[in-house]
Amino acid sequence: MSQYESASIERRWQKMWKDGSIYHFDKDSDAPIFSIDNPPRYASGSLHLGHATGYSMIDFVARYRRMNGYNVFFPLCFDVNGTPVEVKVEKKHNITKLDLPRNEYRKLCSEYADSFIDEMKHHFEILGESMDPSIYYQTDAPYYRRITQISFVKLFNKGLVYKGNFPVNWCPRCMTALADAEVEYDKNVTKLNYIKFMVDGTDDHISVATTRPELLCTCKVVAVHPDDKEKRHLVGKDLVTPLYGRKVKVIADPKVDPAFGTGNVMICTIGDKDDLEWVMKYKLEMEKGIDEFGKMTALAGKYEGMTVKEAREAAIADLRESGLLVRQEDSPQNVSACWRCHAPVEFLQVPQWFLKTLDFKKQVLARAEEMNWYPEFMKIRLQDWVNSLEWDWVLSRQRIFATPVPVWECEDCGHAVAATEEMCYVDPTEDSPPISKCECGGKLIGCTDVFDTWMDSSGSPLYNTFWERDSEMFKRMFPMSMRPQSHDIIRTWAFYTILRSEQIASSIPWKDVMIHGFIMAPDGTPMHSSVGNVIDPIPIINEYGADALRYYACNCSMGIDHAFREKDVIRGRKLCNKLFNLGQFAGPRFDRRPEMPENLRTSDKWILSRYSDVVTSVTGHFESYQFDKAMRDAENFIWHELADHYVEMVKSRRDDAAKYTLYTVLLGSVKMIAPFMPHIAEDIYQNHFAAHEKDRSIHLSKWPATVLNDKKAESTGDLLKDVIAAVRGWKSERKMPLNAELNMVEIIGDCLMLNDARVDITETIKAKNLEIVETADITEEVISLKPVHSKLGPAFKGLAKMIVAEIAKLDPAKAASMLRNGGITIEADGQSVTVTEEFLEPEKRLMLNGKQVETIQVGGILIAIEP
RNA sequence: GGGCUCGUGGUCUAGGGGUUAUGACGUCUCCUUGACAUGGAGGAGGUCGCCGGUUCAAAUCCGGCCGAGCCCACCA
Repeated sequence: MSQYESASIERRWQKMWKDGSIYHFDKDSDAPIFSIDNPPRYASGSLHLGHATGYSMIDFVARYRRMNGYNVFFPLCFDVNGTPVEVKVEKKHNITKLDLPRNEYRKLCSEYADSFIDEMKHHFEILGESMDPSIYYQTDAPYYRRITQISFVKLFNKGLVYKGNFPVNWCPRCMTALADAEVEYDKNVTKLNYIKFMVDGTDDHISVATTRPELLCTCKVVAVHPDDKEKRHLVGKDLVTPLYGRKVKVIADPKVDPAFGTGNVMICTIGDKDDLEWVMKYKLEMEKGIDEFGKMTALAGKYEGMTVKEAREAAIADLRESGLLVRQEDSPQNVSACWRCHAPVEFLQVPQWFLKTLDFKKQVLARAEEMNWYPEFMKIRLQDWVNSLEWDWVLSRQRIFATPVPVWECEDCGHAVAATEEMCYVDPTEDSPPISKCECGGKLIGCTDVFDTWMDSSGSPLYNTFWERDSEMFKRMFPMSMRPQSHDIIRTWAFYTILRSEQIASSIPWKDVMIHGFIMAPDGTPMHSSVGNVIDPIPIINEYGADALRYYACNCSMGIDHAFREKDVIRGRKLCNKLFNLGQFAGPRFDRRPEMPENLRTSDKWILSRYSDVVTSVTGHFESYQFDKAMRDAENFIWHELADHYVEMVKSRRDDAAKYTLYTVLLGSVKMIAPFMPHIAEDIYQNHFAAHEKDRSIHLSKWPATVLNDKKAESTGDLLKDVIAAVRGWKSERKMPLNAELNMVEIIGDCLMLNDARVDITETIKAKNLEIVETADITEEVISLKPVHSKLGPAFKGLAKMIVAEIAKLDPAKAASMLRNGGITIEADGQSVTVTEEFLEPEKRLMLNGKQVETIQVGGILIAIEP
């Protein structure tokens, strides 16, 4: 077998890893812990390319750390909370949250989500993920929700939680409040309606442009710009609202854009966030024109009970009929929409639980400075977000399938009583409060609100480090080693986690943050199922293997988005095949674990020293999460130094030095690849090394160390490689087979160090006779002198250009002889300068007995060949 | 509108003041050699987005412009 068959081989080792619990996190181990705050995969079923690459990148870290002696904490985990599941369940069963008792509704959601878990576990398995099932968690489980609730109770008792009656983003379809971070903007074109407002007591009118005439019922004031000369006289006067006939004042406010619409703004309580700013500024009384169902309230008069959209259409029709609608024009707008169900979001005043956030801006920014961000520039995203925050965090949602807010409220006085920590996990809609009645004697009613899912998610470092479960472990593990995530949720997951770690533990949650980008469609645009350009990774894995897909993943540098490139996957498969065949070649030569012998040849020292350099650079790149660079260095070495050159040199050797070198370099190389391509690495290890090594899996073996640092051998080796490559190239040019024998090869020049490698040369290029000499009975003819700019520039500065021009005018042969006799003196810019040998590099042609021979020039040396 | 990232052969990409600009995929020529033809040796193919500036020297640093993507804000 000379081809690597990914499908059967990958399955084989996946089974071995699973059966052998290779990736077990050992709580009792004294080894240093490396903990990964793995993103729990959302329970939605289908695996997309972004998952496949993102989780592969995290796996690279886990495997690398494991091989470096860490007790790696890398949990298998799933996120099973929140409204996306609810939305799907409601669609599937054609219900809303009001149609079923809470318990039954919850059960449907839970069953729906759980139905995906096995499939998702399988996905991780076929990707070769090294997550540990022994530290499995699911965010909807009571053991996880308990942590969310305890952390809430602590914050509640610290006075950081309050119930507020502020306007919040409200999704009428989900019937719940939303955080700013949950609101999306969809592009849309709407009608901008120009409506007449009569000036009270006169026949004058002004027109107001609005996209939302249905909100006229809560119109409180009309604002104009203070510099607007035409309207200034109206400030302070009353206008009459159309349809409702209410009197509203005209005010002047600099935030009004005189160029938009009519330059007059009607301010309603409450339409959007801009309205809210004015409402706060002018202390306007809040009125609720739209209710939680997205329907108009009694305030809307004849439109009561209509949906917002119906009311808008009806209001426009009425305005038109009564001649108050001046005109309409198209207006592009961004409609705020619920990120889960895409229904338009309203801005409503509904009592909600808030967590104090604005007071912690400084602390969060300071904590961000304490952590290492990879890449560094992603920290700016967090800073921008924190600096732009204007509201505290709305913690509560009026949903069902999520962690309940562990609070009871007094029916009479509204006093809130939180659960005790010991009670958690608790469901106030079913369980009794910690005290039988309120201090005022009133009855305590269980809160039906649940938490924003980010409240659960942002507690993952607390859950992972055994907070409130095992204080010893928490002490050892908190803060965690690293958080991997994508850049889109910096403002949510990263931000909330940092915030809560500060509030709960006065600490950073993790030391490192690794931010990866998105995988885009091959044309660089985002993948969307609505566009139909989503790429399914499963067929790719089936065709090329998981290692090939992982190879693609490691070529995606951190922080930036990447268009999918199938050719990288193809390259990955080829690399698997190359590695597999290196094993096939070398494996049979190994009979034991060899010790380093005394008599290493130059070529051995060369590859060992180069290998050591690569170990150092690859290790450095792993430490800074630069997988693309790590892979490039490792791959380039393995393919183009080890395979193309060293293996060619040792093909005919069976000595201990060759065995030792090949064994050491190949094993170490495979280890460097192991975090990226775990299957092929394990396959080579098991087939060719396991018999001589003690580790039961390459993934439990030690990361390679440097062996030798011999710069002299490296430069000799590079020359050797160049000489051999040159001769092979020469053969290729003459269409000769690479193993064609040559009568005589003469290497001439500063190359006596190649004497160490005579055998390597003759064996590799198949030369019957080899001469290595410093000079030969040949004449050299200098055909040109090349300026060495890197030396000329610093030495002669501004004159360098003229010097180069002057030298180019000289006859090369004569100039070369002048150079040998002390230098060339040139008049440049009125000055006389002398250019010596170091500044010019002669290019020579060789003549043997006055006749040009077949020569190849390699750097400063020449190779003469007699076929 | 703001922030971030990026414009390098046909496509994708590395590099990031100093000889001839890296590699992959594609393409063309040649080579079955005892690990691999999913291989090897070579070739063709580039004004490093545009315009200025700094410098002896700019693909690289600085400024401006043009273009792309992501994130954020958002107009009644």
